[in-house]
Order: sequence, then C-alpha cells, then structure tokens
Amino acid sequence: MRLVTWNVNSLTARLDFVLDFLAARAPDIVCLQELKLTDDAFPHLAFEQAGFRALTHGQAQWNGVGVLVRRDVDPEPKIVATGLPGHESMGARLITVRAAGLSVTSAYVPNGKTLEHPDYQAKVAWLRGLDDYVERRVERGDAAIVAGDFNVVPEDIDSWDPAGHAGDIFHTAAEREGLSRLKDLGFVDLFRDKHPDLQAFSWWDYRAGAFHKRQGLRIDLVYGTERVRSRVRDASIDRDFRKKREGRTPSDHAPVIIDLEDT
DNA sequence: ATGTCCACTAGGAGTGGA
Repeated sequence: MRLVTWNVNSLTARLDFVLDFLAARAPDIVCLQELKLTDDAFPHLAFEQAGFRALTHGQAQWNGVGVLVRRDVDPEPKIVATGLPGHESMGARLITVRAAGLSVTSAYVPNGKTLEHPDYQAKVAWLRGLDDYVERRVERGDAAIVAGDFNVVPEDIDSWDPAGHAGDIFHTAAEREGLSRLKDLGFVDLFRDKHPDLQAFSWWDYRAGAFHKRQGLRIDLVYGTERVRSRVRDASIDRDFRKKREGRTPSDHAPVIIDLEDT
C-alpha cells in the first residue's frame, strides 16, 4: 500500500498536476492540504474517474484538507472527524478518516508567519491542540497515521541552513515540542525512521530559485504508529513533482511517499 | 533582490497570505 501526503497549494490550480501524479505513482491513500476550495466546489467527478473517493474538509479561499482513497483498497472510506475543536477560527485544517483498515489524519498546521505575529502563538497552540486531539481521538494501538504539512522543521538536518535559521520560525523549540509530543504518544516520523541520516526536503520557496539551489525544508511529515512503522518498506520525497511539468506550475511542496507491505 | 504563486475583487492591477 502506498501512502502520500502533499500540500498542493490550491487544488483548482493543481488539478491536472495531481491527476498526473495519481496516474504516474499509483498511490492508494493521499492526504492533501491547502485545497483552497469549499466542499461544494470539490472536483469529485475528476477523482472518481481516476478511481478515487475524496473525503474533504474545505473552506473558501484558504486552507482545506482532504484524503483521497483508491476505490480498490476501500470502496467506502468514512469521515471520523473534521476540524480541530477549539481552534476553528484558524480555518479548516484537520480531517480524520477510516480507510482500508487505517486511521488516517490529514493536517495543515498554521504557518505562523513570524515569531512576532499573533499567528505564531496560534500556531503553537494549534499544535498543542493537535497533540491533545491525537491523544484523545486517535486509537494509538491501531494502525494509524497523522500526515500533513506541519510547517515545522523536526531537526537541524531537515533545514537547508539550520545555523542561519536557528531559533527562527519553523525552527523553534516551542514548535518542535508539538512534534515531540506526537512521538511521546507513539507516533514515529516514518521518513526519518527509514532514513536516519538522509537530508531530503519537501518544500522550497517559489522565489529566488530556492528549488534549484537546494534551499528547502522537510516540513511535510508522515507519522505512524508501530503497527504502521513495522510495515514500512520505503519512504521517499518525490522531487520530480516539484518541477514544472508540460508548462504547468508545481506546488511549492513535493509529495512524500510511504510504501507499506501489504497485510 | 520582498526575486513567486495563489485567491479575491473587479472589471485591471492591487492586496493579503504563504
């Protein structure tokens, strides 16, 4: 089974790009972030024709998360919950579904903007809320994943310039604390677990040629419980889908791919 | 290099967000 998380930076702008990815990489479950459209506007027909069911929690203009499930692996995936209780003012950023015997959560952590901006405190609080949510609502003895755009660099190896950005947004101890609590709850960063010393980024700024200069961050993460971790065969980040394709603009994030042994 | 891309409003280019 192939699991993916991908911040697409507007599904409307990226639809052809995403459909190309589904055809080329044949994932089974895809956690999406930054749909930037309402649930009513979601292009369900295109995904049904590609063989996927989409479960979404969207809003107009910003944010929005979803999970695509290949019909072959589960014809009837179910929404378990949407939204982070107490943090609704930050927008539509969380959905948990039950699909193919897995608990699957797609999360889009607030960016935070700058350390001085009120959104930074809201980001840290949102992460704490996510940890509480996972602790209370996700069956951790189960096969479960929590995947998405965390907007946090877990460790120095995950930043192109950790010294230059020490203590900066995405790199602070308070943000990283939100990730370490997930670890304490039994969730493992599946990419890092598979590749302890490999530097690989999932996001590059559109500006200044950052992608070509390899100035990126690994902020798109897939956390899994032991029952998932024990099945991981490979973990990779698909840089090819951060490149322009047939003149079409990519997202500023690349898909993260986790391959599991079938049960 | 605050260098790009996206949505929205508006009816063309500016604004806010990432």
